[in-house]
Amino acid sequence: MAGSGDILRGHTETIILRILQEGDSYGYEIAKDIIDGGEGVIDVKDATIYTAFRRMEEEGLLTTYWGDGVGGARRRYYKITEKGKQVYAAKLEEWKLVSRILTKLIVGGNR
Amino acid sequence: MAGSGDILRGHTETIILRILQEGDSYGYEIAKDIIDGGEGVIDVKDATIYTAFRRMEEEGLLTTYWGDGVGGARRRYYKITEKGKQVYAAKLEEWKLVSRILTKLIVGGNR
DNA sequence: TGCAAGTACATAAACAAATTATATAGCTAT
DNA sequence: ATAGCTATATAATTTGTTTATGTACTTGCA
Repeated sequence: MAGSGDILRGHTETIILRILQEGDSYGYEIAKDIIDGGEGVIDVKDATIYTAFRRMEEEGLLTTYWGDGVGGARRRYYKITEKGKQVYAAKLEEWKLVSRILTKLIVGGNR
Repeated sequence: MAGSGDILRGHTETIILRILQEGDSYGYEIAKDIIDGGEGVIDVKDATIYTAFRRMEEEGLLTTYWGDGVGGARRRYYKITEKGKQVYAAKLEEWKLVSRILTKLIVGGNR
């Protein structure tokens, strides 16, 4: 997909947190999950995921550990923290509110 | 509101086009319309509106003319073009699609 | 008369999150 | 061997926003 950058922007962290809340995962898999769920409309680059991981680790939203690299390339797994769960809950509520307001502003009421 | 930048990002042009589709308007008024509709959640800075106008004029989405500056500060009005109307229609459809997919990705189906 | 507050436009510089480009490296199938 | 998939990583670039700053006119009040 051609540059869906602004579509995802701001939501990447929220989506990563949602996925990690369902179980530990790693970069490559998370990227695929998002692309699969994106129905051909949303695309994420690896670099987006990995730079988001760095940010989120610094913010204390997740911790990381290396998987046992038997049979295949090494994988770095990520685990959501308590703070990460709280941030996710807050961002979920924010999305519900914001998507309603944006719909109103984009669709318009009158005429 | 503290930095709602990423909330609006990518949608500013669409919202401006929606407002102009309902009638010619000018920067200050459009900013107020968005803030009023934003229910305290969304904030836009003047600079955002004016830089968007420049972009959109270059892209041929709108044309501009000076209002008669009688009694008050001069106003530069903007008028949506045919191309602008087409772009709005496309962005509206995109929003309907994208908001549904984002909701799915953020809320999560399982568990 | 002076001054604050509101209206109105404009642009340069800084910022932040995404993309592009590039690099490394192991496994599998042809 | 070599193409393709898996898997991680980072520097540089792009883009739309905010911050900061400036101009200028009008209204109301003290």
